[in-house]
Amino acid sequence: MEKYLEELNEAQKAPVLHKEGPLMVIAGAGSGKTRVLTFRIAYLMEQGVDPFNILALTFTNKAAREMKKRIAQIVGASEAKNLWMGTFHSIFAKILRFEADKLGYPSNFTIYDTQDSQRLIGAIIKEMGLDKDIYKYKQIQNRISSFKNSLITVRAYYNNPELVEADAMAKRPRVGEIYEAYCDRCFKAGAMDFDDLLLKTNELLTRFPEVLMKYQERFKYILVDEYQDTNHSQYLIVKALSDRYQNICVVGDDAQSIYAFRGANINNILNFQRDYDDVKVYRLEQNYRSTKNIVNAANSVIEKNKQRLDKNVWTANDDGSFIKVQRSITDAEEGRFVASSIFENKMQYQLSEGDFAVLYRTNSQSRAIEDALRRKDIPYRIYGGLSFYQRKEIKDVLCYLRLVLNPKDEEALVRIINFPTRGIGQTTMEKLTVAANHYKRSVFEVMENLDKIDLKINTGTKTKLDNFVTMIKSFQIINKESDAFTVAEHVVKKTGILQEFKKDGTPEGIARMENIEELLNGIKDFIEGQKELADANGSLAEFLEDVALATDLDKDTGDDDRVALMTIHLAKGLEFPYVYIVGMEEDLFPSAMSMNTRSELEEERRLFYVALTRAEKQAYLTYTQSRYRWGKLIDAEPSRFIEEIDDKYLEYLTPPLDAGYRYKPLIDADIFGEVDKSKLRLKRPVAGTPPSYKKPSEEKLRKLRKLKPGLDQPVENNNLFDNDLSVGNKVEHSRFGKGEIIKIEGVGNDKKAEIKFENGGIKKLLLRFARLKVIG
DNA sequence: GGCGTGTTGATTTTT
DNA sequence: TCAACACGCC
Repeated sequence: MEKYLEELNEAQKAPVLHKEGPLMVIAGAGSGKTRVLTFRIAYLMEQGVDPFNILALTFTNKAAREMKKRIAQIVGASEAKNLWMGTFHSIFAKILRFEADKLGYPSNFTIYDTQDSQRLIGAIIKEMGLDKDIYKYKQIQNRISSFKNSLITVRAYYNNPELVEADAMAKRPRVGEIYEAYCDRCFKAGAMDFDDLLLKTNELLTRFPEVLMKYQERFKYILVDEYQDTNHSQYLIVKALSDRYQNICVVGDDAQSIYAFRGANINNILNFQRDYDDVKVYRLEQNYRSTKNIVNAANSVIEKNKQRLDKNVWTANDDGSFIKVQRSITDAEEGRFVASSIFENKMQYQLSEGDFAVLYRTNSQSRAIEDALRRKDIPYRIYGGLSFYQRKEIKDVLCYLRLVLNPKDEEALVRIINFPTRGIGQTTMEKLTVAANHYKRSVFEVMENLDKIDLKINTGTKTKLDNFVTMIKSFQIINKESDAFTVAEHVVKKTGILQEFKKDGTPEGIARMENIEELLNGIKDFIEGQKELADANGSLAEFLEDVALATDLDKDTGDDDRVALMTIHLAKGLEFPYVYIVGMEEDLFPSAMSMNTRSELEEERRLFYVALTRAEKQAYLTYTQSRYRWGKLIDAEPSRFIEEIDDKYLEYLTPPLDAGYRYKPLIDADIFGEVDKSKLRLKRPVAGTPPSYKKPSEEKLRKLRKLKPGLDQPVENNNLFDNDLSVGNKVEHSRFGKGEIIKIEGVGNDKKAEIKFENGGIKKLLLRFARLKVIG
């Protein structure tokens, strides 16, 4: 241990050696926060604290796994095994299963994902006969989620005139009823949603003092990572559990709080010193990750935020190179720039794909980047977005498995009762649901007792329902004596899911079959992994729990040498030598939805801070002049965040659009390969108001003019104006208005279109200059 | 009750 | 742009 401690600097060592009582570690980006946490846990164990008494809460399962591995290396695997380490959700799901009966839940309760919740809420809205344009199920789900995160139960909601009033004002007076129905239905289905895992834990700890006492005694030492991203519900859990021994250690960085939209409360960290007595505060301010340029640039941005703790992040690393700023005409071109830049850097500096990350604000941006990387044969991996487990066919199989474990699971039932089709349609389901609500039972229970109730269902349908029930029950028998893989294999065979996709014969159908195969293999791997654990046996229950709480980030593909594509949110806690932050445009980043209040904008700025500080050596910021959004080409302006960085840290690879000048080379590099420098030139103004932009400093401009050929030379093309137009397309011209293409001639730069405009005229236009907008 | 076509809405982030 | 859902026909 002693020699491990030598790996730490003085600032890091202090919190590791801190004895009893509350402590807070304010850790700047890249300052070795994970190390401190790891070493502190190891040190506690060295000092004789039983790992059984330690609870460590992390943000992702992956972080927990890695930390645990590291601790095992220090203190030995057998000791580390008994540590409780994981996300809030996974740890408390475990506890809730153990204590479920106290709350009236079965211990095998289902965990509803967001999709399940939304679907259920949508169904309730429909059943209540409400206008779906006013009661948007996603909005309602969001609202209910935020209630739960703030511990506002249905009763608390009704007791709070402000909330009730707010919904009435929003012309949605029946939100409370929906909330109530939703909770009822979840309870009846033996299901908890994500927020329930925390809410019900709070309920458990408040209503049952003896249970609280038990876990207070058990978790004598509590450590919370990423404390700035905890919500009120999590805050209360931590507060309750640590109340007895006060051995609470929270680690975080207020500058990296990026989950307020999800209920995270930055005040938890800002007020920690008020919440606990005699808090010792430690600061980690030395950044080991990034170059001076990156650290200072990031500081210069975050300084613009009003609400923050004092902290001075610095680094002893090299200056490094400037942050590079690149402008493109379209998102497709942005993608090409990123792809060729990655390729060039990789070749020039002998790097591998794993050294690069492309970060974006929204998942939908990944597509243009993907296309470009694929064209250049650069291996990449997309994180997040639609996860494997959310794919249609996978979720179908999972729903069968969920039903095996918990037949009351209504969402699972609704999803698969008629897939593959077995003649049980909507009408029948409506009858069953009405009966279930009436008898306050689950739909499955109604199905089991069809002969006892008269539902006016014809005998043919009854037989079908019977067969379904029998099938699920046969799966349950198998589940009693076998592991998850055997059950899943059986389900896939017996339900005919595979045949269903096989017979469709399309490439998608085949891909779906392969995905199901992959799922089965995944289950097999999972079981192997579980066998190594002390308290696991590879059961279906374990697998489903793992799936419900796993993130895309958690999945180990074993093949990590790929360019990483992910949202900035997902990138928190990670680091890469080369980072491309794409889509640096107003309304996209900062997002248009987050510019209403100062605090929302500050969160966006923190998000940008997180993005920038992921980079070790080099950061790129790219933005486009126009981008496809909702299938339409939208004009874009550079993000204010670019302006907020002190100019001395930036290098503009392309001149920003400036009063009157637009840089528009005439050569399309993709068609002609090499770019002929002599033909690149600045073009005269194009009509329209140029976006406002702060000029780069004189020094920067000089640098720009001296740009050497190669990667850093802007490679632009006119593809926006020269795209695949064909006869019949409807187009819009800025001066002539709308029209239809009636003829196309010429190639490349000489491509012309003859267009019949609505106002009567027929014009022949050179596409290169026409700036046509395709509208149909 | 099944199947096909048309319409609509989504894109802010996720445990 | 694409996917999910609703509606209408068989």
